[in-house]
Amino acid sequence: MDGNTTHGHDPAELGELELSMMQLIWQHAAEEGAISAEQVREELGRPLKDSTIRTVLRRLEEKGYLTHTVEGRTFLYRPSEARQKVAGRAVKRIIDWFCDGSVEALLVGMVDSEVLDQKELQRLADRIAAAKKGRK
Amino acid sequence: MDGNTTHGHDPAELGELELSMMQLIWQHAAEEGAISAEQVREELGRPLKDSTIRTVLRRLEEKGYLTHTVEGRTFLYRPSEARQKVAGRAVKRIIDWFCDGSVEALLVGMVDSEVLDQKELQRLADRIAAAKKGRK
DNA sequence: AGTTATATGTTACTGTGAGTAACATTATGG
DNA sequence: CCATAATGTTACTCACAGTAACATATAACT
Repeated sequence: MDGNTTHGHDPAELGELELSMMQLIWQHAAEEGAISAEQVREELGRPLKDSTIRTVLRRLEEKGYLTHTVEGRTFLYRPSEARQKVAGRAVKRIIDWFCDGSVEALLVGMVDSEVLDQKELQRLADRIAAAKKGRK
Repeated sequence: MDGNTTHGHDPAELGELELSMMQLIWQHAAEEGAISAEQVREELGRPLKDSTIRTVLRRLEEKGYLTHTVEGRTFLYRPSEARQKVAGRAVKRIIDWFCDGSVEALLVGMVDSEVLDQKELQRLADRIAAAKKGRK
C-alpha cells in the first residue's frame, strides 16, 4: 500500500453527523452566511451537547470542510467550498473507481440502477446545453 | 423524496481493500467470468494471506456485492451487480446529500470542481441523446 | 471588583468497521 | 489413510466518528 493515512479530503470520509452538519452549514451559508456552534446545535434538532457539536465542527475544519472567523468570542463557521464542488469531486472518485473514468458509463449506470430514467436523461441533455450557453 | 432507508448496501461502505477486490472482480467478470479466492490473491499483487482474502470476500458477499457458486470444493465469486449500477446508486446518494437531488446541480458542480469541462459536457449531452436513441 | 454566563480548549471513552491473520475442520485424490 | 487444498471460525488491532465531561478564559452585570 501507500503510507498515506492523511488523504486530502473526500466526501466519503464524512460520517452521518458530520454530513448533517455540513448540509446545515451549506444551507445556512446560502441564506444568512456564517453560523455559530450554538446555532448549529439548535438548528440540527438533535439532542446533542454543545461540546459534541463543537468537537465535530473542529474536526470538519481540520478536514478542510470548514473555516471559521472570530466574532467577539464566538466562532463563526462557513464552508470552505461550495457543496456542489465537493460533490463534483466525490463523483469523480466514483467515476474513477467504478466506471473507468467515463462519465458516460456513469450515466448509463444511473439509468440501469434507476437513479435516472430515460426521459429525465433526455431533458437533462437539453438543459445541460442550455445551461452551458447561459454560463459561457 | 426517497422515503426511507431502503437497503443495506452502499458503495461508500467499502474500504480500500474491499474496493480493490471489487474492481478486480468486476474486471475479471467481464473478461473471464467468476474468480476464485486464490486467483484474487494472485492478481491483487499484495502480500496478503489467503485467509485475509477469503475473509474480505465473505464480507463482500454479506454486504451483497458478491455471490458465489461452488465448483468442486472451490468457491467461485462473481459480482452481484454491474459496477455501473453500483456507481449509479452511489452517485444518487451524493446527489441527494450534496445537490438537493438535482442531477443538473451535480453537473454544474462537476464543472466547478474541474471534474468535467464545458466542452466535454457539451459532447456528453450529444452522446447522451445518441445513446438514448440506441438503447430505447 | 467579584460573580455569572457564555465561549472555547482539552481530553477521552466507546462502538463499529475494515484490515489482517492464525488456527481448525473437512473433503479429495492418490 | 494421509497429505493437500479448500473452507469455517474466531479474533486482534487500528482508525475514526459519535459523544461528552471537565477545564479555562473572558465579557458583562451588579
